[in-house]
Amino acid sequence: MIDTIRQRVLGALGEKGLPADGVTVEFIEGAAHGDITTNAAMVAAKAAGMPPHELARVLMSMLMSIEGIERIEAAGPGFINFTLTDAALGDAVAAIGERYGTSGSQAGTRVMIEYTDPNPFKEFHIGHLMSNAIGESIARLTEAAGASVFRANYEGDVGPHVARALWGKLQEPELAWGEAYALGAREYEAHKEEIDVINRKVYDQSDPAIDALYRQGREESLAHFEALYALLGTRFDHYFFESETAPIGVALVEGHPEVFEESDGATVYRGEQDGLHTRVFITRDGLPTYEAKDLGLIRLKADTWPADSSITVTANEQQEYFKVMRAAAMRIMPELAAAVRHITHGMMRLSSGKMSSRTGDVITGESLLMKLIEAAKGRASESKADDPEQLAQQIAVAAIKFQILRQGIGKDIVFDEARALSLEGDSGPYVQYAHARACSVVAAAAAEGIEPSPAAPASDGERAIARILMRFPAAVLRAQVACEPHHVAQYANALASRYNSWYAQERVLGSDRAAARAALTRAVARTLRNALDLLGIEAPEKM
RNA sequence: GCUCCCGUAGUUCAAUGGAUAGAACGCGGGCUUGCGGAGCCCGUAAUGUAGGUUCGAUUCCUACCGGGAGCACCA
Repeated sequence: MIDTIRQRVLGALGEKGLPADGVTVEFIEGAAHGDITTNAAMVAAKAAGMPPHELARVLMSMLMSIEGIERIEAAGPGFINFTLTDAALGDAVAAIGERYGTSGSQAGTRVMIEYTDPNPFKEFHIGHLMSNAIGESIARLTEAAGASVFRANYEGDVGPHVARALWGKLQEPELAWGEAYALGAREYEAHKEEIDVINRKVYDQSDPAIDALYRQGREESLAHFEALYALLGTRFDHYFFESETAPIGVALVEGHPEVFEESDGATVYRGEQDGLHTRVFITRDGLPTYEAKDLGLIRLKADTWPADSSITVTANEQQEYFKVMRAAAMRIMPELAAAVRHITHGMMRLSSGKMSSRTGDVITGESLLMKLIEAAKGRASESKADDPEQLAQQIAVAAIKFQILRQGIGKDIVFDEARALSLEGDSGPYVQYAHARACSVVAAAAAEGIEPSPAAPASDGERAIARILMRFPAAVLRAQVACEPHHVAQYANALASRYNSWYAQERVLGSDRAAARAALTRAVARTLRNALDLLGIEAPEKM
């Protein structure tokens, strides 16, 4: 349909000898200006030497009637608008199947996505929650485009934080590892020497007791994270550890003296040659920094699962750092480094009170999640769900993920706890509710023996639903190319809102259009479910 | 000081260079026992300042004002 229009429009321009640069043909929102619009007349007006609205009329007269188009008109500063026939709208809805929203736009490509990246022995904090929500959604969007995706998680299992956690655990064995770390971090200044001794022992493996505690802590931390991943709906294909990337990184740095240079005893990369700044890759003590380890990671990833594109999701405080690391990588392994892409997200701030790790009064990602689950239990217990406990988890995860994914990923997020808990408008639970309601209507129709049967819309309410349903693939595509899940979140919210509005306006059951409206409702349910799935959010059928 | 990101209703966010800047929360007013009221309807209110490019600027460019992040052995 839209392709036919595009061809006709470009054809008309060609006939007139006009350039087609910048011409768009696209679906538009709302019925006020039709369903599809083109800016062809405005873009080509200058070359044609006539006012845009006049050229619009000329072009319009050249377009013959098109199957499925009811009306073509020129409007505003020179848009040419096309309005679909009800039959065409009905056909579009009838074509909505279980996999609506998937495509093959990235078929055949291999994409590795690294996200979440918590450190064993430490807390799972809010930044990890953000990285996880964003990374998981990008992974799902990429899969929906037909690419094969490899989910990677990179964790710091060595370094100064380990000694702090081990020391804390030795003081108070009953503490969880994250708490033990917090204790060790707080007390570091006061017990610097003891903790540094532990650090050396971890490093040279000279103390069997410390070694055993280290292995236990690493294992328990990872198992604990695994439980959180299950709750969040994430599963990783592979875990990379700093203990593996460090030696590879050191070898890469030492193997390329032409790229790095000595400075004050450390090995650095002069980023100034790339318009950046100098960074240390190996300290004067001979230990690799994060920079060197990340070089090793690039190589290790490629050896583990060769990819066409390798994405890393982190907080944007690492943006400048990453550029320098990547610039150095470009000189060592240009083909691999060129495929590396860094996606950064903002920080989360809580509207009430600030987070301070110094005072020990930290709200971790985990505690926030647990708090939300607790809060959701009240409503869930009054719900129609078969498993209220599970529903409370689904709602809590939806609330926090939607809050993260509803806005552009680059900006800081102000997380308003009270608002997320209210579970009202413009939220994950709001969309879930609309979906559950739609499922309920379809089920009620089935119980009355009504078989959903797609048909051309016959009211403004039905047309509005059909029109917004049609826009889903475009919203998904936009999210995919920009790696911006919020386009899907915004769409899901708009669809839920439009559906709720229609629901309040027209009845499905008991109307003479029950079969058609049941089909429309089923299409809404499928689309909402698929949209939520792309966001990594569960779509319960009852709540 | 240098580099990067960001300034949109009271608040939190949208708006591939397009048409009347769109939602949510808040506030005010409504929703006849009716498929699920976590809902619906009506009202309220915004592009930091000054220039520039363009047929058209919230969007691109410049300056200023305001906020955030980063800038050598931490991750």
